[in-house]
Amino acid sequence: MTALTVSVAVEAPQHSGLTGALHYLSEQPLAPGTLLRVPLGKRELLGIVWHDDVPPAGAPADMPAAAATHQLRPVGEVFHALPPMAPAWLALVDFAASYYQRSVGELALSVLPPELRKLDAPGLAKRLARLIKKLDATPVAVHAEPVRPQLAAEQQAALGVFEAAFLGADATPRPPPMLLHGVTGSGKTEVYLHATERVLAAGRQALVLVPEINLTPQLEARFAERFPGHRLVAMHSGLTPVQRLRNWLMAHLGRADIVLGTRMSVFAPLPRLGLIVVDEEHDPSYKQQEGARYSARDLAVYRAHLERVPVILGSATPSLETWQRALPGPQQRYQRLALDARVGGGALPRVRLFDMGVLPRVNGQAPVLAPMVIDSLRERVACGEQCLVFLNRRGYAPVLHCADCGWKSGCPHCSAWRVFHKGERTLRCHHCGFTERVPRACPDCGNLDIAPLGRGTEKLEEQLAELLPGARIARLDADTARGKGQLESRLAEVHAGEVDVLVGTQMVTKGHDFRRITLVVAVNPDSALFASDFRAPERLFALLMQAAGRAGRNAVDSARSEMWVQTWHPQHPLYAALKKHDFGAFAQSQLAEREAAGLPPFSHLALLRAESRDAAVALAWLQEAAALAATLPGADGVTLYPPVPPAVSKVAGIERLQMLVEAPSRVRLQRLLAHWMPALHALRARHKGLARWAIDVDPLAI
DNA sequence: AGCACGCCGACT
DNA sequence: GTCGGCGTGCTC
Repeated sequence: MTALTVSVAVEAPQHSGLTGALHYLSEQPLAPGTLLRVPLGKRELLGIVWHDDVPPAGAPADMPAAAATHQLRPVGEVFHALPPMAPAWLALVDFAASYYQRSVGELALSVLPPELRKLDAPGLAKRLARLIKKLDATPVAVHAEPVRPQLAAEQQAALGVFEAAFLGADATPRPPPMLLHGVTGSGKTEVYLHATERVLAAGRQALVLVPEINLTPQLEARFAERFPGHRLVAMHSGLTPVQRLRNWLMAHLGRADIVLGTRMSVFAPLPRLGLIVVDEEHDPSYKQQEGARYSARDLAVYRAHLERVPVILGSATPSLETWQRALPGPQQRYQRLALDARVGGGALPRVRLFDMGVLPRVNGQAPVLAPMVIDSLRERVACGEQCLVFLNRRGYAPVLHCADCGWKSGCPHCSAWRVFHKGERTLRCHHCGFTERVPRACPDCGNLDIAPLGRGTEKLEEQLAELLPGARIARLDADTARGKGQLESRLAEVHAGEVDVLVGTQMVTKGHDFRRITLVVAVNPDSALFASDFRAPERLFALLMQAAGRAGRNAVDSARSEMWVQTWHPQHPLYAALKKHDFGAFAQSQLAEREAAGLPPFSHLALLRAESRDAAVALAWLQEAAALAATLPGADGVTLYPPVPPAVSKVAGIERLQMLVEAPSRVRLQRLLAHWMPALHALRARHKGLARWAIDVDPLAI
């Protein structure tokens, strides 16, 4: 009997030159999606059967001629106990790999639970049998009927649209993606819960994506409480490898009804998928920032399309890409569902701008907080209400400075300042982690009078303690929430009313439902207004809206709740829109600017990055890459900009450069990239000093 | 990426 | 005379 030829996706890195699936021989037919082990060089790797219909005679068409002269090697052990990955899953991975320009093997294997790599076939079979036995022995408990709050009219309307899409999902060609646009507290989660209820009742599975691990526990609790008769599993990098494998298996076997997780869970295998929810769809965390740089939100939309299931994108401040697709008109592709009122009739806090320009300066420096703002804080604290002070910069001061010789606390390995952490008595680089004790005197001239420049949360906390004697002040940022459980305990303190004023970075603005906060202060958030990154205003608006949403969630207090924004640019249109809580107006002005500048969503971008110890090497490589692109089919209409260093051009001693590629459409961009990538692999061999290179399709920041 | 093979310095 | 440094080359 002649052996069959199958192609197998294995974890061969991008730069190995082994793109696409590899070919092996099998004595038995293997369905696509089957997991197995295959030999590669001296190693044996985990792989997934990709195609089983490879022509048996002669070499497969996509195989390099050199390899074809060799005899193909037989596959190793096959994981028969595990059902093959579904065709829709393979199609999703295929699409993601080609869209984000990575090999299928690298992408496919990177989204499987890592623990799977360590098991052999009998080991996995044993684990599966144990899991199934345990699940059969412990039926999901059905407790008392959960409380289902009455839906408000807007929520009811949104759910009606969802139901029409869901119930018609099998009949109509494809339900359009839905944008659920609602301010904080408008009850988006309740809509997700009701939609999930419908899906579960129909015997299907629901996939719920959240931006960060921090936000999974509280949403998990709400889902678990609402659906006591169903199994829910979490998927995020905070789980132990064994938990991750277990939850993945439960999803794959159809034993979990709800999967809730971070961006990686967009690849969760779900045989009965019926709904995808992407909460806070605008959040930058949905874009993977290393390896295969995929956008889980965009892939969620693609997956929903592929599997003909509804997808709900929820946000108070949608990404402009999503917003534009939901605008009424001939180009409209998403259905917009609006929740304009806060549940229980609560109002959004009154936003007040304070013009920092009117304050007298002391020694050339403006005060931290305006007297009016300090008075507001004092008043709230005196009434036993809580305040939130938001400053998006951690540490004590962003840089230390010698007034005599001009020395600044630069990082020797990065083109960035080392941040002064007063409590730790250290200077720490937030890019490479390089940390030293704070010098007593200026390292250059010996002057003892070195002073911090600027201000971070640590200093703000200190200054607030002086300004508000007796007030209980707590700080929440990446430094204070570092240890295990520290974030939780700090949040618990706030909830228990043991904190009067909470100071923090954007960490405090996300999701946490603080019931007793009635005043939010944003301390000088202006820098984002003039940042070179074209998405900075969008992010700032989202952050401030989110911060505003922390106040007055308790309807009783909401009438008195307010937000102060201290700014040097009170006349800026962003703040005008914020004052009115008018995302639509903000989006409209931003979209007009993007259109005029030819930026997304009116163009499509990719970023070619190169890293080298020597910037000249990276530059030469990018310049040759650009010259190469110009000769390729698909280059017409695509603009390549000159290579430039990113905001932080050197990290840990490695120089970085990037080149922007701009195309009028996705198709045009993809066409060029498809021709360009193989040429770039070849080009790399001729540039020895090049440390790394990578392409980022749909980059978040440029 | 791994894991080879391959050619030049300090050690039992 | 070996052990071992990491340069460069290959893996269906």
